[in-house]
Amino acid sequence: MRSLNDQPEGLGIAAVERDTGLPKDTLRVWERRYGFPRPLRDANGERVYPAEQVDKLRLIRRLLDQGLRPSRIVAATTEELAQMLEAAREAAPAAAPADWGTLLGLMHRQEGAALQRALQQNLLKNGLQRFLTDTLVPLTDAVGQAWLKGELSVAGEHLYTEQVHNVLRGAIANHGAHGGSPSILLTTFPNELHSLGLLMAEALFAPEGAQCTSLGTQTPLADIERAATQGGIDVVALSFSSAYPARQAVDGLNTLRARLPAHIALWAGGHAMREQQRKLPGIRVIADLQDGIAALAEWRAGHPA
Amino acid sequence: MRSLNDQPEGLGIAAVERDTGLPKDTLRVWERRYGFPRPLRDANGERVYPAEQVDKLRLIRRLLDQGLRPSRIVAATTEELAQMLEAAREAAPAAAPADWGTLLGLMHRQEGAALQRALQQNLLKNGLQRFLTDTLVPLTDAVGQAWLKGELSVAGEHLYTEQVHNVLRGAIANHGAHGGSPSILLTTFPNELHSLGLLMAEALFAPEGAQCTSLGTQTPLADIERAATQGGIDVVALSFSSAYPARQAVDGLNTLRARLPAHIALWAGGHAMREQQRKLPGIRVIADLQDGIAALAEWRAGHPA
DNA sequence: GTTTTCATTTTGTCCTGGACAAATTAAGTA
DNA sequence: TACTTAATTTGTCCAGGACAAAATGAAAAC
Repeated sequence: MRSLNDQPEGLGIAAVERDTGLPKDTLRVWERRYGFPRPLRDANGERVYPAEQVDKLRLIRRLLDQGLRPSRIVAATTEELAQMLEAAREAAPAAAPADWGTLLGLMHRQEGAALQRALQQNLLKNGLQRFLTDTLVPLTDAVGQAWLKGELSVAGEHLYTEQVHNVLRGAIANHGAHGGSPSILLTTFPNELHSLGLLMAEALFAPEGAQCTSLGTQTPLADIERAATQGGIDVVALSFSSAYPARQAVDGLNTLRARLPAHIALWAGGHAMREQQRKLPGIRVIADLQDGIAALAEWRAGHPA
Repeated sequence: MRSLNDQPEGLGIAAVERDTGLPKDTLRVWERRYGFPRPLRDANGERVYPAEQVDKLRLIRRLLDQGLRPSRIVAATTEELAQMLEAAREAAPAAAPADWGTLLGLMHRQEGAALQRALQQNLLKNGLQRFLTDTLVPLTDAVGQAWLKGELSVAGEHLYTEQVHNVLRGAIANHGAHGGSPSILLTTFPNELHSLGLLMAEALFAPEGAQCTSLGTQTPLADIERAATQGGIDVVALSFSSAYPARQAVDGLNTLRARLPAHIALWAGGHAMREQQRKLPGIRVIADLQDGIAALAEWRAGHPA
């Protein structure tokens, strides 16, 4: 077992998993295959990772999330990794909103309350719909890019997510209308941790008069099915972040489609769904927020009150 | 790799780890030593845990948390386990709120809006502090119990969590005061998915005049450290659900304590922390919400403005 | 009688090295 | 160009052994 006082030497494998998000098995198999990381060993033969190797692992993880492959980058030097990050920066220029610099500063200095006020002002000025499409979508994208480039810490990104949550939940609570039609059940599959997309969908549908019921993230398939059939639900809407494996999403959606009664519609939104429509018969793929409005209109056209 | 279509057959070992909080290695070694769980095997020889075994593992997990030892309970039948739980429950009776039956009905029928209204009314009637201690804590406990006993579906539990989120975030946003002291950074370690405890802590501290900055769940240790030292933070407060492995929590906390400057206090709250104080020198373990208030008072006594 | 010390289980985590299927890329074919 | 097929990459799982931290119980000292 790991020593409590592992500070001077380095971190145990469990601590590195906690720090980097890379599973223990993956860390061991990389060591075997690529020769990195190459941890020291303590008296008991257990792995001890020096801080610099953990830093490099964190860098690698960023590039992995970007779509690069381990064999290309695990063996690379730290300088080469930095170069790759630079290349990624030029390849995907983020269309940041006008006051991006100010907002980034707030995130960096952990000024959550001020950040929330800024978002709230923008919401009041533009209305919920335009706040979503014109501010939140590009802003979230820019935050992701900034994190990728190392310009924004994980803490800054978390702070941003948290404040967007606050603003959106407040807006949804205030929209007033209840009990409309259709009745939409919102959730995500297991292993999908990102709740922002879900919340944006709710913020999109609720003011349009739909009755939204959100179950949050990570509802097992069987429970989605049970909840939909028991609750008089018209539409089941699922959200997928770009990190979600497309294969799992397609597989799960088709299974769910087969198990749900035909009169319940199934919608799938998020980056991971962009080009999957033809693999998803009987399922409405929602490309972006505008398309969500369109899907709602379609449903209503097919179901006159 | 795990297929998403594992609902009818059972769950893979990774899914069971996520569901029960029992690490993969522990599941395997129990099977070797005690003969339980005894999962089926798929075509590839990989473990497939039937739902009933997972249910039993959850029961066992609860009893473990109460101090019983694996060798005594892993071999027991489900009935015996239920009996032990019943005995434990009588020893520590959870006082379910008066309108428990009504609320359970709302959860069961997926009536989110009505559930939220009921919670909101209770909040207005009792004030935030008493709403937390007298309603939310026993209610959340009762929800957990009902889920364990199979009286409440996963969807029902998710719905409850979602509505509590809405109510608490609203309450925190409305409390008014800003910029007080101390400045508290709230978050959880990676692998900790439960955000309710975190929100409750924020709802507890914010109205007392503390300046709360929440990063949501799952912040890597290194980023907690960076955020705390950069943001003029006085106190770092971490929340642990009962499902979080105590070992990981203790280890991570001690590591963090060693890395943080001495003038920043470190608080740890949640069920997982109940009896860990002596393993956590220099860290303030917060036993319950009242104790949180006490910790705040202590800090202020030691740091006169 | 209470606390302290020491030996004995119990228990969780880590180890090695092998295996395999899902995901990805490359090559071949219509 | 679009589709199928083969090769490679990659993450997760497996078995069974090992060992230290924690818990328990027994003995000794206060």
